[in-house]
Amino acid sequence: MNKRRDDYIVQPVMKALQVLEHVARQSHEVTLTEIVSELKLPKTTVFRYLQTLSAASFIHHDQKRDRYGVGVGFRALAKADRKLQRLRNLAHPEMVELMETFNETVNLAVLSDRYIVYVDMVEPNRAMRIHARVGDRHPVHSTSLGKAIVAFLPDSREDLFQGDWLRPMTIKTLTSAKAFRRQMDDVRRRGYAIEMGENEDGLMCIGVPFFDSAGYPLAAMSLSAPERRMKPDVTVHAVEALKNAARRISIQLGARFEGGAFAPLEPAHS
Amino acid sequence: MNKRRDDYIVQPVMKALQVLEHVARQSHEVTLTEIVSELKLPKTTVFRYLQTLSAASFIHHDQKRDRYGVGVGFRALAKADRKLQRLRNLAHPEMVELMETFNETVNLAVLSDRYIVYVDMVEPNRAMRIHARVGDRHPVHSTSLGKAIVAFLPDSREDLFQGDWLRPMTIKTLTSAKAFRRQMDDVRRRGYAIEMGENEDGLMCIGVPFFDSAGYPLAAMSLSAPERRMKPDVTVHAVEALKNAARRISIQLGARFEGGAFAPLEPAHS
DNA sequence: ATAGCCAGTTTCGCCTTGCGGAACAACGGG
DNA sequence: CCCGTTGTTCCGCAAGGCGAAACTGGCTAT
Repeated sequence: MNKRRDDYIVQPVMKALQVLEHVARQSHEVTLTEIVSELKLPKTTVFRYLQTLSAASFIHHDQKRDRYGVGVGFRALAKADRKLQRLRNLAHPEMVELMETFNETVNLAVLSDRYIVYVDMVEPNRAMRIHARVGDRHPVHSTSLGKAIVAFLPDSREDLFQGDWLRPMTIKTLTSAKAFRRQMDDVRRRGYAIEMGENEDGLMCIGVPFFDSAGYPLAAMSLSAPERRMKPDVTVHAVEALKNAARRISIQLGARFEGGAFAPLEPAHS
Repeated sequence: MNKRRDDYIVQPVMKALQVLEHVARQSHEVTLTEIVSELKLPKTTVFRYLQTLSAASFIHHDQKRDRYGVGVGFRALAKADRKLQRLRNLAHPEMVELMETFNETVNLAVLSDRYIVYVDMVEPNRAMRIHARVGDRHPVHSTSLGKAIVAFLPDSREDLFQGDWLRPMTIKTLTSAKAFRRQMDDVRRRGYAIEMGENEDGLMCIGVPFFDSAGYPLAAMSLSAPERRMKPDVTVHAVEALKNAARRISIQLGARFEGGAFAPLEPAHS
């Protein structure tokens, strides 16, 4: 089927990965010579790879005992990946159910560097064109997803909506820091965010955040639909359904809710 | 302190690790050009690294959408590492306590390729010399650690003690498959393994296994001491203490015990 | 339809730089 | 104290990694 895709394989990388794999597969920390005799690679070569892998902290070099084991860098990566995978796996079934209930698109997004980025998306079988793809970025201030997350961020992240970042996307986009801050208060009070044609004309979204065990808003989920389809009664239903789903997911992520609060811990604001 | 240790850094490896890290750090699958514009590396180069990382299945290449994400190989490694780390972390405090109670060496070992390998070790402040180090391998049939694990392995692993592997280590080492099998029955019945001078003259060990949630004997822990120090009453105490500690650890590893059984699930033997 | 654009793939020749044998140093055990 | 073993450094060769640029194929906009 494919030609020879190993034309593009870079040997040093491939061999270094073998070394990494071997080290991580052992149940104990290993010595240089152990690796060499196992992988049948020249000693000098393995030595260099180990130095490189150590420098990248994928591998830990125990100087005293001259043994190599899994490094903190590798573990950090693995942990970050696990966290996201878990989030996606927990959220997806709820997203499918919401999509089926309302027959509208449901999005999952996280905050990344002043933007929200779409991480998952479930779409109904309608002709209406999709407006975003997994991996796309949108501004924080013009999306319900962004608002839902930012509202529950600690105060230290206020930099996210300083004046010059409030770029107008449509005629309705909020561009004043004051108005935005007021909306944030609403979001915190009600537990969900609304956006109406502020990001794309004629499109409205309802967004709700998920919290981890530290009360941090890891991600948000939104239902987005053409404004004219979202009659007031549907909107009310959708808000409830989204909030309930988000609460279930948050609880599975380890968040604890006290009483009827929307956020598990008191968010760090006035 | 160190001279210039970056003399031995292999650029392709280092840069490929950057690519891997970047891909894994993103909350979504990324495209080639995204990586390129982020890492400021030539497109061709990144392309080659991605091919290589994919070939090693550290990265997954979604052919349809031309996007790259974390691969199954990486996740498998991470998982294996987590499992071991967890084992060590759970066992260590119990090992320290056992060591303090009996003032003897406590070992932790796993099965690896027909040998048991020491994964952790806690030693008392005595003059008596240590007889093993973390990373050392010993035969399965001459150690209490090996016996404790093998006894609870499914029948399919009987190959581990075929005749020619029963090498004598001391005059007391069991060398007949028949005698060994009988001991395995005893171990299963009593829930612990004993070894008296079969691996090293004058040294005795008591070994107990840990089980994971699937009822598989992940590892074993042993108390080892000079034979003459281990009077019968001390031995009885030690056996109880070891079995209790092992049960606590197994439960934390997800194993479920029914009634007073030594193994969480009925091991696959007659 | 068709042209233009953009992302991914392939080619190709230069010359960097990775390679590995071998010599060296540093332990550690007998 | 000496030998064997393991980790580190050196060095010259050429393998093969590199990246500019050309190419392809799919998508959009007109």
